Amino acid sequence: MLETTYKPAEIEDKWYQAWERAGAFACGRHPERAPYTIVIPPPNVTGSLHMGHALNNTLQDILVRHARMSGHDVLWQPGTDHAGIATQMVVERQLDGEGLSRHDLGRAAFIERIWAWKAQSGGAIIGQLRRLGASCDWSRSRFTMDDGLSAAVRRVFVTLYRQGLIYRDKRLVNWDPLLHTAISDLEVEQREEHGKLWTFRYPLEDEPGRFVCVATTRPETMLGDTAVAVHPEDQRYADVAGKNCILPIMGRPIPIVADVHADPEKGTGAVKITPAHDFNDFEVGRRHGLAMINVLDARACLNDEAPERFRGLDRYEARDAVVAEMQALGLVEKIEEHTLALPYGDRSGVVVEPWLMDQWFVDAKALAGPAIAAVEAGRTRFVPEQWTRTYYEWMRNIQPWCISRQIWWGHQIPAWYGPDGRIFVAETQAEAEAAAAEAYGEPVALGRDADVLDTWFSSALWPLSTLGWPEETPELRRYYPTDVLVTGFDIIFFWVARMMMMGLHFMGEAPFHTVYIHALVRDEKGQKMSKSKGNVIDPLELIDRYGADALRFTLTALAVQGRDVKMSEGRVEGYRNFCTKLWNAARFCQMNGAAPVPGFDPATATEPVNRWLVGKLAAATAEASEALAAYRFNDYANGLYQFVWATFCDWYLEFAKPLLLEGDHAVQAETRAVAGWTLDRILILLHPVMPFVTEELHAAMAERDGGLLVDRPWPEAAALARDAEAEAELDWVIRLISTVRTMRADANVPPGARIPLMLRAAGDGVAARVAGHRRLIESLARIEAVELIEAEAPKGSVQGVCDGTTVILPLAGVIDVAAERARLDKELARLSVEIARLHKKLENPGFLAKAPAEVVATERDRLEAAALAQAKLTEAAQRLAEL
RNA sequence: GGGCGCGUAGCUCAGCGGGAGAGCACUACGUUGACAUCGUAGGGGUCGCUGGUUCAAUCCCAGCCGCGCCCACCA
Repeated sequence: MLETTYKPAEIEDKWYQAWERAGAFACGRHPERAPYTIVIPPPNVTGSLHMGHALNNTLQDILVRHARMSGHDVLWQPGTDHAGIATQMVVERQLDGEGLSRHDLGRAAFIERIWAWKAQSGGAIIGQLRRLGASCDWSRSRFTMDDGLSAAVRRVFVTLYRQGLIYRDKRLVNWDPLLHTAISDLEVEQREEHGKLWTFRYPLEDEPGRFVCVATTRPETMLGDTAVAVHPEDQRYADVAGKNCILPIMGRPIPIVADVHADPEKGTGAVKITPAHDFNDFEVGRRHGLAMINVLDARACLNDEAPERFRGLDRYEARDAVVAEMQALGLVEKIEEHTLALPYGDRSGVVVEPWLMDQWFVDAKALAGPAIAAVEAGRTRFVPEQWTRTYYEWMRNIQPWCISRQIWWGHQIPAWYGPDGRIFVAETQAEAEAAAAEAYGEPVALGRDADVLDTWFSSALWPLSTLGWPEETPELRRYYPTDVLVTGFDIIFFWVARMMMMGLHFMGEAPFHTVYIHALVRDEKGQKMSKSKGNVIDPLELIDRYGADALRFTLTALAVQGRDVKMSEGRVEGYRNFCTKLWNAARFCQMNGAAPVPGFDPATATEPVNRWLVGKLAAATAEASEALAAYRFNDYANGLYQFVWATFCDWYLEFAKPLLLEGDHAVQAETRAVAGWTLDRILILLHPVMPFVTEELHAAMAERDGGLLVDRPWPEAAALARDAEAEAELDWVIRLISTVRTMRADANVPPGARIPLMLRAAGDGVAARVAGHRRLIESLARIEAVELIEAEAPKGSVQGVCDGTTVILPLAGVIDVAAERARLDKELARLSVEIARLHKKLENPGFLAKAPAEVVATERDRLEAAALAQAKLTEAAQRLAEL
């Protein structure tokens, strides 16, 4: 027998182990079935489960569990990401605690240390995903730095290099002066800040008394200025364009060039040009063949290009020093307050520097073409659809992707340099050496490129590399392309776009047909969760407190397309209560011997209550299936919530009580069978979102041959016959009972008191319904006896209306006349507003002429019903006045 | 500057051309043989504002106000 209260902690681990023992998550168990594949967004190996993971993996788990039940051979491919910079930082912090730096260890020992760290404490998140219930095929788990996946990375690099789609170039890159590495545009985030705008005077070479004024937010970069630009049509500067001015402090002449980049509306109209430290200036520099003078070192301190007195100052000290010197020279025109956005490294949190250097780039523009076309042609579809536009916007304006990083942890670039700097790109050192020997005519010593690749470079290959590419594995043939990618919008550019590019380029097919983009999980006030704000809700704590099922259900019920998920503990508690409700419904079934009967066909049920329930279940099943097919996770969860709590528990089980207690044997047996069968269906339908509690109840419901719920087939709603008459009948019984309950409550009848009920002016249909469901009405509305009457209601009755039938509670003597008067007045007022509205509508010729006939008919019926109710209640009010 | 989204009950949010909904919170009553992590009933909303389209607008269109996010730029 089940316990009174559901205790998630006692069942979850047990069932997860049972599933794994049964191999329930393994792909390939049913080779005859159609494949269904999802690749997990690989969590960082350093990570621990946060709310975003919980949401992301709950949704994936719902899809794959549903797909398995729906008869697919499912592969949910798991794994972890080596997360270059993040992981390196974790281990460097450890070393720091020992008073060491990675340079003290040297590269090889440092990398060995990271592997040791990974073996010991990396991948804790995998265990946490299990606690959440994620049904990945763990036997296929991969890591982005596994041998096979690393080989895939080298193959892609070499291939793209030979195709001219990867190249080495000297360009301005975003340099992180704290981490000492280049980062891509996407890893830079803009933050608004208050700063100053300085306007400097640069004297003309020919006329030292005359100046060109330039404004800047970064005075220290002036030491690297190699020109001043003015707009070619700017009359103010027409006579100086082409001349030189003298760069103060440095004392060198620099040209005043005419370039459309100079905006006459901004600043002074003349702009200083620092090609080595500004992206726009770099372009101007290229157009005019200007010198590019790098004045900063890797720490963003002034280097030897600066005059001796400035050397070694960091950029902010240098700024003060330059301004001070300019002021001393009398060359500061003005200083203004200014708001500007500064580029910060998303990992280091320091301002990044545009820095001129040699790096490796991917020609993203070339790869983007097919990736755009695949979406345009509908071969890959975004859900919700609005993300398509975001994807296009970025893809159509894509910039070269800087893929080299000056860190140690990651895939080292497979490029070697000869003594004269010639590049040999190859998958192995031996191949590179062979190529070099041929090129030089003799064996030479090669030095390998020290850089590693951007972590997203290997992530981009994830749907291919986890399936064995570049080998022609059976898994690759069977499971590629995958079906759905489930991810957050924050990595559309980082990851989704790049997987599209790589998948199309190397497989000729997009890696997924659907990309489901879910929202961010925020706190209950809508704030982004962050450690610094202290508003982080830990999903593991919620699992401890309320169970994984409750957390999963909460996230699912809140996962509305296109809207952020606002998480609050109260919601989780509420859905834990839902688990308890389900638990107790199962307990009730168990106590009454209501278990699924093998071979039972609900179509054979004859009792209308049972036929009514089967119809409602058919509707709920269809809704659940449709919602999942359309990725409307919230509708899936909320629809079942309503069905279980309202339809099954509040009404059906209450109906079942009198049937089970007093019905004849056939009705009792049928009701037990239908209740058991419906509960069984409910467990199946809820299993994808609440796998643990449903599996536990499934096992408790009957002696089973060890069969697990996880393997049960998903039901077809269409297979269930619906009985319109039974549904109409019971829906009416429910309305009648509700009407009586409301009247009782308004009349302050004690909840336990059994009172008589009279129904007046009921047609034959009502008489038949009462005859058929007398016990249900008496039981649920606490009625002593139902009587059909023709005569007027007894004096002192409480009266109401249900579907045109007068509902009478004869309470002579105990009735509170004033309260009843108030109740009737209120109801009459509501009816008269309704009637007026309907009259107005039905008197409108335009409505009668143009509205669909069925809408007109509905409105007429409504008016008729309201008018009838008004008449009956008016009469009731008159009878009351006679008292 | 470009793009996306959001303003519906006290709170969090569904709905999106024809009767304003849910959960939580709130009020009253209740130990009815599954469940007080519960039951029954109830109160609470000019669906941001202004126009337009329509027989009909919370829903479609336009404008405005407020809020959020993304991209680009910022001398």
